[in-house]
Amino acid sequence: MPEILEVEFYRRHAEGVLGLPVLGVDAPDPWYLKGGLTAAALHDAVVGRAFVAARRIGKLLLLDTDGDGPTVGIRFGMTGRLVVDGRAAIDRLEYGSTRLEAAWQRVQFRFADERAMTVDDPRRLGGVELDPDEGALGPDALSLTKTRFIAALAGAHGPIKARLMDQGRVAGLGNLLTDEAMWRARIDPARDASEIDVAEYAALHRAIRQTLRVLGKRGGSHTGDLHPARARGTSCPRCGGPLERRTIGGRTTFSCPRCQR
DNA sequence: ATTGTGGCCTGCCCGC
DNA sequence: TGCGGGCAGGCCACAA
Repeated sequence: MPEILEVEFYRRHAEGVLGLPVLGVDAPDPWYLKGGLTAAALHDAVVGRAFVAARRIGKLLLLDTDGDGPTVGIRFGMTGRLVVDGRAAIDRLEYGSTRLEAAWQRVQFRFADERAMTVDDPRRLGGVELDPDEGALGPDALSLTKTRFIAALAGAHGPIKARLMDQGRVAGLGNLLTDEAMWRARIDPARDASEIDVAEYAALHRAIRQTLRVLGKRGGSHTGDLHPARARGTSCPRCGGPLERRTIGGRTTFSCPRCQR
C-alpha cells in the first residue's frame, strides 16, 4: 500500500506536470472529495491555474497552485495510485492491482496536448481535499532527526507500534514499514511507548532511517527483509525462530519474539 | 487530551 | 467452474 516511500515516488511523478495550466477537472465520485469539497468547487479552484510545487508530508501529497490559489491535498489510502500521462509511478502495489480501470479514476486533472494527472483508487479509501490541515501531521519520517523523533514520542502511551503509525506524531509510517523498522531495531512492537528508554528510541530512529533508505532503494514498502514472512507459520529471517502474528494498534503485526524485546 | 475501537471501501484469494 | 466469506489497512468518527 502507499506508505511514505510510494507517496514520495508519486510526488516526483507529479513534478512532471508542474507549470502546465489546468484545462479541466473530472471528479466523478463525490465520495472521494473530502472536507465538503464538490466537483464544481474543485473545478473553480484549479482550472486556469497551474501546479507550481509538489510537496509531501508523510503520506499526504500537496500540490500548490499558482497565485493565491489553493493547495490540493491527496491521500491515497491503501490502493491509490498516481497516473501521469497514462503512466503509473509504481507498477506493483501491495494489496492493490496492476490494472488501471477507467472506473477506478477518482479525480483527473487535464492539461493541453492530451496530458493528464489521475488519481486511481479501486477501493476508494483515499481522498482529495483543498488546503488540508498540514499542522495536524507530525514531522516527516524521511527527514526525521533523532532529536525531533524523541520529542515526537515524548509522553506517549500505548503500544509503541501504534504510536509510530500515529500520523500526528510521526508522519509517513504505515503498517509494513513499521513492522520492518521494529524488527530491525529488535524492539517488541507491543511494548508501551512510555517504557522505551532513550537508547532504544535512538536505535529505533536509526532503524527507521535505515528501513526508509534501504527499502526506498529497493523500490517500496513491500521490499523489506521481513516482508516475505508476512504469512502464518513463517520463521524469522534473522534467527529462524517462529514469527508471531498479532493485532497491535488494530493492525496485523508480525514480529520475532526471540529477536524483539 | 490522548488513546482505543469500529467501520468504511472493494479487489483478490482461498476453500468448498 | 463458480461462489461466498474472509482479508487487507489508511483514515476518520466516535467512545472512553
